[in-house]
Amino acid sequence: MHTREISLPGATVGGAILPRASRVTIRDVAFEAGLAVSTVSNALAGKDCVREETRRKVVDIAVRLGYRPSALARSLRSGRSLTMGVLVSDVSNPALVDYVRGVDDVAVREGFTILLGNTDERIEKQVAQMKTLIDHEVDGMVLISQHTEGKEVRELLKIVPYVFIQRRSPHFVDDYVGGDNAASTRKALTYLHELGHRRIGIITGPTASSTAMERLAAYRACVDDLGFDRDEDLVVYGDYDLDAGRRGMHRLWSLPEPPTAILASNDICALGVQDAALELGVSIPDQLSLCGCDDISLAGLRQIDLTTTHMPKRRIGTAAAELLLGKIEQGPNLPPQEIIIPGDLVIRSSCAAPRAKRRRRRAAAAPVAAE
Amino acid sequence: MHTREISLPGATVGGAILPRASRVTIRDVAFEAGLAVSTVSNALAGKDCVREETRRKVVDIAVRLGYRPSALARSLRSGRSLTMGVLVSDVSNPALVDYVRGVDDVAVREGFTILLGNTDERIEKQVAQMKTLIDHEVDGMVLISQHTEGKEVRELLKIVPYVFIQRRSPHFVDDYVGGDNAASTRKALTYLHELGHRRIGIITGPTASSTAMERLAAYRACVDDLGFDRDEDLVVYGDYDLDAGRRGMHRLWSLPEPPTAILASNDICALGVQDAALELGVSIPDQLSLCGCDDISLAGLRQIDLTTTHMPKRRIGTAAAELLLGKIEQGPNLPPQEIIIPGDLVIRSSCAAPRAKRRRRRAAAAPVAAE
DNA sequence: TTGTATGCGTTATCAG
DNA sequence: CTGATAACGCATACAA
Repeated sequence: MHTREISLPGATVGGAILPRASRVTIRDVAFEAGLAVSTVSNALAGKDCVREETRRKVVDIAVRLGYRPSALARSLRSGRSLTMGVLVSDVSNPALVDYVRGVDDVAVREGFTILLGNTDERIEKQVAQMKTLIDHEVDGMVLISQHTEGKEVRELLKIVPYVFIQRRSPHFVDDYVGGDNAASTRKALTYLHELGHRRIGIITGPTASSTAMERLAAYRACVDDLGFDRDEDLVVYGDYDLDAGRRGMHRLWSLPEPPTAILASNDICALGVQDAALELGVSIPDQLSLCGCDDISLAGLRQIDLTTTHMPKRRIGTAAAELLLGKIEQGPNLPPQEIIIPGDLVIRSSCAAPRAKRRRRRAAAAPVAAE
Repeated sequence: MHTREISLPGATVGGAILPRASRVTIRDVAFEAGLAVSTVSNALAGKDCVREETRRKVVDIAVRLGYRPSALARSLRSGRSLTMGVLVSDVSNPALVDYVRGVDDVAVREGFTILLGNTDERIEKQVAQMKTLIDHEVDGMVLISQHTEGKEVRELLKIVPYVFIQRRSPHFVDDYVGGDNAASTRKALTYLHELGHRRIGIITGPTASSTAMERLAAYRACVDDLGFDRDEDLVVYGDYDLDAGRRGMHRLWSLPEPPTAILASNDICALGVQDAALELGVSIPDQLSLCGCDDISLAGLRQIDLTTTHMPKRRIGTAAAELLLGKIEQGPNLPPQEIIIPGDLVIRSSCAAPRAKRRRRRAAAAPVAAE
């Protein structure tokens, strides 16, 4: 049990394989086969310049010795590491993990390995991680909700192919995959409009998030198009977490004239709103309608039952990884590509027609019956 | 914009730095400094065999050229990759991500990079991923809720240091970090006992999970010690997901004599129980008490408010990573170590005294007031 | 204090 | 078809 032979380096005894102190290399295989290293390499690579018989013998010995080629040496030699970096602000954030999963799906499918890094939304950490990834010679990187600006970041991006997810630069056009923030926001707001809402609050994600800002812009456009109350107090600049939801709810509900519906930055934020609503004794959807974004698996639970926009994050992740692989394959000459994945409104029970029109300025359109 | 010089290999013009087609190597630095490669290497490594003046010049040129040592080459040469593998059944599983985060915490602190892999609870995938990690010469690996048995798995474990999290082998003693499953289960059951419950159902995690089985064993012990109903129908073999909770609840509630309380495999499972309870019109905690395990951040929300056992997963992750680093440092001669991290019962509102003693066999102890 | 030579494990080139 | 050799980028032992 727990034996680890401290055998003489390179020693092989009879038929038994005593693993060397370190690993079995191609040289060991060559020696055992009585062939040259290069022949073994060619045989294992399936080159047709080696006789079938020899190849079989080599393969045989290789598996018998438990030979595994060193990815390090191979990468060093070939210039490709079959490795991709994935940067995420926090792996433990449930709103982000599905992207990682999607990326991983195609990574394993294509024989790539993932180097993972957390950046905690801090640009210095991101820069440090990017450097680390580059040091490890990743063939490319997927940047999930990362900073897109900053001199150092842009400089590092020149070194290696990359794809952004969920956050894109206002100044640079990069390879990017994301949800259709404008369209899905409009869908949600149209739905609320049909229910009869005219005064809608929004809790945004961080201002650094292009996705959040695109949703906000869509909200503002809808204020015009659909005739919602225009009131800057209805816009709360928040985040993607529970606390943003809680604070946003408190803030919006303390308004002289509170909204009848709230659009949360994402589902987690919406859960925070629900929580605060319970705290304040506000009934959802009777007194307040609530709409999230993401459609995390928990949103469908009866105790939550959140109307939300379904964002196929895993698919966004796979699309990004595939885009990246194309980039790696084709070289940097391809023009940057932006892929927008549509999302659908999932209607559950957190939205209803506004109950009583308390001191409203203008009359609402005919409200649809709730639920 | 988007320029990538296709300059002549190695060409440098004046003071400006035209990056070569590939990367800046130590040779470029040496050339620029008019020194030997080894001197540059020593200077950058901070060896005291190089004059301070020379060192400064070297460093200066290195940063000016944007030189970054190749981790690949360095690893190949030094035999240490400053890399650790992390295997997890599914990164997108909220019950698991905190471990990853904890591991990452110490990884970055110690200058390590994480290679991540999903195994989907399937042993072939795990074996494949372990091989990949070994190919990449990780210095060690953290196996989160992975298979501990199997000839191939055990064979691969001999090659590289490793630490298991949340699942350990019944046959082998490995390095392991996990929660105190027995103690925390007993705490929860004692609490339910004090509330007056005598008939308690349990939905277990997968039988392959040692953590799940340890909790089940503790449950069985408590049945004896605390005098709960002994009834195998009260044990539902399930999983760690929503659906296990839903199915478990349906199963338990359809019993001729349903339990008055349920112990779920984890919080996610408990959410599934809540969901099914709402579906069945069963009120928690009035008709049924519910206890989870993990204390995920969502458990504290008012709309969920789940009594559960707090498991400090992130800390378990850091402990595991630290254990692994020690293993890497000290070599394989240290005896395997098992670290058990205590967890505390977090009392919220999902448990209460059983309401009415419907056709019970024996009288319960004096019930404590609910909430 | 600095330079030269060698090897880590591969693969590619070219000669046999 | 097979084999010797050089390189990938770095670090070390040793020579100068």
